[in-house]
Amino acid sequence: MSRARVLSTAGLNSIIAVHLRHGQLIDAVGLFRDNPHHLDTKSWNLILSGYARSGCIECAQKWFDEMPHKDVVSWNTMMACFKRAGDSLNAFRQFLEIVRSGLRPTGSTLATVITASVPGSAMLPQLHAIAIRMAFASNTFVGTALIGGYASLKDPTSFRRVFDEIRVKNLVSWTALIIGYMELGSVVEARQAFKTMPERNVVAWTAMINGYIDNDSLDDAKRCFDQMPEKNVVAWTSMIKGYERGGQFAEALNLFIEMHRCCSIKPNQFTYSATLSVCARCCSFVAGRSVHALLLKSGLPLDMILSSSLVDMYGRCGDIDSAVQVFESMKVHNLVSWNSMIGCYARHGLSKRALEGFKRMKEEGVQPDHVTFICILTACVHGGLVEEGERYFQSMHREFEIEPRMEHYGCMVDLLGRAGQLDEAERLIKGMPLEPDMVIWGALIGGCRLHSSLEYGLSAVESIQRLEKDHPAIYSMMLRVYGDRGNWNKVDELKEIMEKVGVRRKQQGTSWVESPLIVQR
DNA sequence: GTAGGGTTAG
Repeated sequence: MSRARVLSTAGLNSIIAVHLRHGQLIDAVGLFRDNPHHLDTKSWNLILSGYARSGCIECAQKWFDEMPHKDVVSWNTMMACFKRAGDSLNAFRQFLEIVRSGLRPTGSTLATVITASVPGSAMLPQLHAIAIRMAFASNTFVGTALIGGYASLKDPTSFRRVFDEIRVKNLVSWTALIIGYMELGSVVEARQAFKTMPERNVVAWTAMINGYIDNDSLDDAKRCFDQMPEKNVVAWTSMIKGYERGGQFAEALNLFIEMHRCCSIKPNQFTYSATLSVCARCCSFVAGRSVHALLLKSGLPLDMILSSSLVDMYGRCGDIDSAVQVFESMKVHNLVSWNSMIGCYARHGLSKRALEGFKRMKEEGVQPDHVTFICILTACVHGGLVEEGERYFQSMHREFEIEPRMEHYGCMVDLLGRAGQLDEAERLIKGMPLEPDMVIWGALIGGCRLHSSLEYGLSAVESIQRLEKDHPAIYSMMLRVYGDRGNWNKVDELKEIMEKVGVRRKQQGTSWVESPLIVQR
């Protein structure tokens, strides 16, 4: 109906914009196609921004290429599209094209290219120089982008100067300053900025909460959270994540319940995945299942991340069947959901199923990453699959171009050590391109202990002592090795040393049974 | 176009 009516270009554009605001990209494109004679560059740009926001770079690129006339906004939008996709190289190329084509960059051109450049990039001072030359240094957007850039370069002096030079500072600039200070651990300066800023919104408050959390000041974060004049779902989710990070799982779950009770703010996908992760971390099946039930009742669509969180939660809580059920109900699997599923099998010693999973994953065209291989190698360790483990380990580099990290070597040493192939294990360690850490030597000592091998154990102990003196684990391990050999002189000698340096015989452990995991109230 | 929140290993 309204589509058939002849519209002015301005009218058409505003209707397209309304469609886009409501996420109705198809309708917007339809309107565009139906009115070929009433379009201008702005109409083209609107649709381009629609494609860019939809996250489909290919669609945006195709549209961009078809445009009969591109202005600087078109280029900016395309550049922002690359930035969103994390493709900083193409974003930067886009910027160069703008400069080369003789178009005059705008403030947003510079702001976008600055935020698109890789954090900590050496390009920043040059981009800053361009901004100054083009008289954009006092531009609000450019200045705010520069603050984040200098924060990633760990240069507080520069971002403070950039901030001071912004002519019209808004909430966003102040918040960027706070985040910059917090990222560098300058909590005092961040707090000062927060106090000084002329007005504060939820975002600024949340930036403070997240900053405190990142700087391990959970109490300050909670105080901030309680003081907030109005909380939104982001603030709640941040605080839940904060408690999770601090290992305060019961507090995290209680906060989720409290949020649920306070009916004005509904948890969203972010909140649910964060809370499920809390349940997974503390292996609380009861809580996890309840959160799953609430999630289903909420009517939120199960997206990739939520499903993966569920798989992981059930997997860690020991309900393998439910993990499989969620996993198999997913229409598509991605890297993380596969890792969660394979990790679940590996943790429960279902090595064969883990390896079958790996095969299926490849058949589905999902490329494994280093996490996948940690799961796979762990599965081999639990199943005592030495040869398979070695084969997968070799394939990492050969087939998948993934360089083994410390954790992978740790798995391999563990695998070989348990199998009694201590010479192999030691050879692997000696040939590592990385400096072996405590975990690696600990894994070797574990194998030595299992097979009562003194010679490899001793060389491991020497190496550990070079790394870190008086680690309690070495002493207790070596005590056992010497004890097994009946070398009581050495046992006494070691005990004496332990006494002298004041090493506790065992590191303090914590009990799951006694921890307050059950959600109160 | 500039600021805040989600999943996987150890």
